[in-house]
Amino acid sequence: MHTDKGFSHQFTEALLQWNRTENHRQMPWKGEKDPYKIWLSEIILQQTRVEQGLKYYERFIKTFPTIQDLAAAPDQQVFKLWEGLGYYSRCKNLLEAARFIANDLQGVFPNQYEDILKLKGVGSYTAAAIASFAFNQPYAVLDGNVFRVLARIYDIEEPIDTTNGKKNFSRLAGLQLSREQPGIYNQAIMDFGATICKPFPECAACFFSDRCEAFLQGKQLLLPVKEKKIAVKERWFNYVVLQHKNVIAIKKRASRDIWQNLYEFPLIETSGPASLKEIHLQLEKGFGFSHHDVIFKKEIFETKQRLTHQVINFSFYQAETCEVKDIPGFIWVGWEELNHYPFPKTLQEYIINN
DNA sequence: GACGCGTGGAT
DNA sequence: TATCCAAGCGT
Repeated sequence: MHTDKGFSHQFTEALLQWNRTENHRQMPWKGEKDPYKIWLSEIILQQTRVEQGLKYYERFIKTFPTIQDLAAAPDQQVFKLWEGLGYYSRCKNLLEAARFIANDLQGVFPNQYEDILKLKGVGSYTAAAIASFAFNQPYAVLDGNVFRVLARIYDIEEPIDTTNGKKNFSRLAGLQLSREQPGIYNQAIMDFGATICKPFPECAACFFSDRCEAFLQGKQLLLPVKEKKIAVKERWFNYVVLQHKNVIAIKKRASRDIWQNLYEFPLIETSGPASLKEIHLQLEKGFGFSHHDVIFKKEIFETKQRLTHQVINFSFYQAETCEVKDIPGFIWVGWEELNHYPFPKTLQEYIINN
């Protein structure tokens, strides 16, 4: 690997040159100086593609033009706006940080890296992004793009998903940073990673291919290296959509599990495909409905959703109950009101179609 | 420090 | 279809 200052300098200068002349990537938060808008965009974009986050960013800014507006909003309105974007703890932390700034910091966004880093939901990447974009401070971002670009131009085979690997890449990212234009450099290296040095890269269009160690050895597809692979577990969610006249029973998910703070129907989770008999049994044991109290519709809607670590097999049973029975933790809500509550993607789709 | 957290697009 | 990945973070 190159350890000389010259190589590092060459790439940084070439990147900034490319950024000035050929990088035409445009995004609403690019060049933005309002730390609130930068922060919001960065939280939305964590592990999320620009194309997916774009609509959410625009809706959030339109609904909450200032951090005070966001801080004053009820939880449910904000979660509803976040619905469908995934990683919902981001939304919870977003609200907590907004209220902290509005209430404890007089609405003034912190302007020092260490203080930005203390905000809930803000880690080293996001703090560096805000500090450099909003305040032009010399902190290098280290995201998936930067890992990939650095691993390739230097031909680094050390895994990026280990403690030591992260430490070393972080040090290198700091050395690579332009001290004169940290904000522009950070944006440029991410744009470069997202448009040229992609997982399947466009080396023919790259300004640095003649000096890229990975490309020179034909190794660009092998870098960066990851050590761990994700284990996917399979789960079976049987939802009993209990309806009495026009009202439906729902409750907020609260356990340490997926979709915390989103709503759902009465859930019977089983260790495999469940028989109707087992659903009836569990409905009585778990929710106190005997088979005399409910009438099941014949159709069972089945679908599957793939998450990063899980595959969820859904079965939706529609059932008419003879009364609005009090079930601990549940509320009964009219079909029309359901669209005020945030639901996981698959449940939201089910609601729309039924 | 390893693991869990969503959804959607690319290969 | 299966797998990986995407502007990471909290626990």
